[in-house]
Amino acid sequence: MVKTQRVTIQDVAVLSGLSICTVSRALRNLPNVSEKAQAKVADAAAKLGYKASSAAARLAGGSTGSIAIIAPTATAWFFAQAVEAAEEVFGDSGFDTVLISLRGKSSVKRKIFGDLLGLSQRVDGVLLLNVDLSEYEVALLAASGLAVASVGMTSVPWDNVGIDDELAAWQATSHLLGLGHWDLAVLSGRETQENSVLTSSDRLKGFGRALKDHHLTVHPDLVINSDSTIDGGRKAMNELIAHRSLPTAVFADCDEAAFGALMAMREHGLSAPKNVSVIGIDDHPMSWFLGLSTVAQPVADQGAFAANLLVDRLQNADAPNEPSNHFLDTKLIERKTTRRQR
Amino acid sequence: MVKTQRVTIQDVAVLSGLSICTVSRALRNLPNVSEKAQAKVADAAAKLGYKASSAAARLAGGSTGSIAIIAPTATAWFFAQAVEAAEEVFGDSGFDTVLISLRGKSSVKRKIFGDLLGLSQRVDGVLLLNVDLSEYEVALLAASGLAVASVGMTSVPWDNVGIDDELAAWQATSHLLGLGHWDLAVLSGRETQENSVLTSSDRLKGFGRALKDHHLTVHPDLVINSDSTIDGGRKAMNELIAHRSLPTAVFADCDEAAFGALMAMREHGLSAPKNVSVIGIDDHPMSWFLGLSTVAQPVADQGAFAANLLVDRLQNADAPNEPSNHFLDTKLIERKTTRRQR
DNA sequence: GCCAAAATTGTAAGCGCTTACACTCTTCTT
DNA sequence: AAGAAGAGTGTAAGCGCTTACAATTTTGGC
Repeated sequence: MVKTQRVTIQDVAVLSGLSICTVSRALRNLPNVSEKAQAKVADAAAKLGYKASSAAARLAGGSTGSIAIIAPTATAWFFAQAVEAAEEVFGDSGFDTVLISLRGKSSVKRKIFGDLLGLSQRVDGVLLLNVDLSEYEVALLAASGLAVASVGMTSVPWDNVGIDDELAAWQATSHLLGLGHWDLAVLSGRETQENSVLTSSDRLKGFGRALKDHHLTVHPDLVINSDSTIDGGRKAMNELIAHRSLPTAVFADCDEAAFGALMAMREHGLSAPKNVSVIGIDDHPMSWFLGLSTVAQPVADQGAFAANLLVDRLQNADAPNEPSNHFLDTKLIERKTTRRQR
Repeated sequence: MVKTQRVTIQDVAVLSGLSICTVSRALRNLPNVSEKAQAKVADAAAKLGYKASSAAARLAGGSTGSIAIIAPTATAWFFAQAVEAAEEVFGDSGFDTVLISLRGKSSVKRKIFGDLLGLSQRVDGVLLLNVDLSEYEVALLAASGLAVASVGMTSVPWDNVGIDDELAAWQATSHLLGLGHWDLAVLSGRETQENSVLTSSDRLKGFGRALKDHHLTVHPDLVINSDSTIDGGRKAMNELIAHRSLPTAVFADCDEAAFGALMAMREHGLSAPKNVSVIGIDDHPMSWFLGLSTVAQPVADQGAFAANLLVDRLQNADAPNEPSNHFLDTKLIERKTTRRQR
């Protein structure tokens, strides 16, 4: 039974014996529709398998039924998890998910913000995953009329879900310090204009705070860009090994960077924790296997939570409560790549 | 400069001194538009920063400017890579990417095919990544009027890009056999109705063919479901260790399953290649690190290639050449988890 | 140069939906 | 029991675009 003709609101109106207008209202659960009419419409719509044309709805001023997810990349473990979790929530709520990966290119971000009006034509809301926004961009988005929610962003005028990145980094670093390490390097996600994963700066702060707690200071030479990727971590560690004095411990601000660091060490005949202690953040599925000490964070939960907040806003546009900010717990997991420094 | 009013085709028409109709045609590069008009329109559109409303275009019978990517999951390494590569191609060509992850749920697939008409309302084309389709579903899609392309699917009536899965599996298995192993198990992606990654069956075939080449046969007890995930591979290997006689070598049909297998072995105090040789398919970034022997395949290339084919179809709808099927090369990479069996 | 054919441009009718506004019934007031 | 207020419903005007089809201009052959 392949349907070939579109069922329009007109068909539903005829079948239910009501006007198009009433059908439209009934379908969207607007007030001023009698229960009888409501029932008739629901019945007719079901019989015909009616589904509103999002294009027409949008054009007439309704909603698009789509939500955009904007992420710095879709391939990194964290983002792939969060995207899928959010996509599930959106799909279950009847929204299409439009994926926009910045792919580390500021040009893509510029394009999006240059055409925010266009975007707002195509989606009802935006879920931002760790996107580093300028104040101007935040203002633009807030004024766009789009519903917005985010993961891992701070001081934004919309709902946000995340972990306490500074705390997580502090936990990881404190673990190292508690083990007697005082000569530390940090592999930090890139902070350039081109591609900054937002959490990096908070994690760097947490690192700094932990050092300060132990009356140590951050040595700029020992803050290396890792790009938050395996390859970046590897390069960063190689650099550390080749050009600088080796610290006794390394804090990578995500597990993938830590993996890269471990790779680089292996390439140079070094290993953790023998030569250098290594800790990450994430608790990636491979971390257990590699014995990587890390600070675990719930990832899918963050994506799903934020997605739900966004959907709620969209569905209850009438209840404009304050933007909320939720922190999920992180937990230090000691494994085998960190040990006491004599 | 925050624009607040939408620029419509009307504005462009006025500025260029032409009719809406001519502007529409010029903008879409249709024939029968003089060069002068073309230039005037392009100029006016650029000045105004005009961008067509996809909703209006769609409603009027034009295109939506979106393409759906349908994948069994968005989190597995292969899919995350392919999705991002395709998303880049789509984005650069001016298309939005609608992500649909089946999440291993046949219910999601059913929902999509139950409302294919709805989907075709919202997107111009569909990129399928290793989705296991019934003949009926293939026919439905082919008749939907949507442009379709795929990665890793065989005998479909649309453009496809993939590797020779049977060959890749044959390469991996032959490597094991060549090393003197004859007691082999295979960790195969799930084949259930619920969630089958399509390539698994071809890979299983390749496994079988390699055995046959050596006058061996596949023992059903040694074909274990791995779900093509780390965790699935781990469970599969655990099962193998606990309940069955240990083979001398294991072929996992993707690297992530192989990782899981290695984990399970470690949990039982076993290691590769000492107790069991292990080989995968993919060449995941972690494989080098773990010394995993594998058959490498280009992943982003497949996604980008198929995406380009789809975009070409969409942009040159007039040139309806035959569906093409492209195979990209795979290559055996010997590392440390496989060794000669005495 | 003249006229048909070809090339270019314009007119107008929708696409399927939302929404301001008008209209018809019910309910309450007093 | 008459009129005001409100609930429920319908009318019709778009939203911004595409696309027959009609109107106009250009081209080219003789």
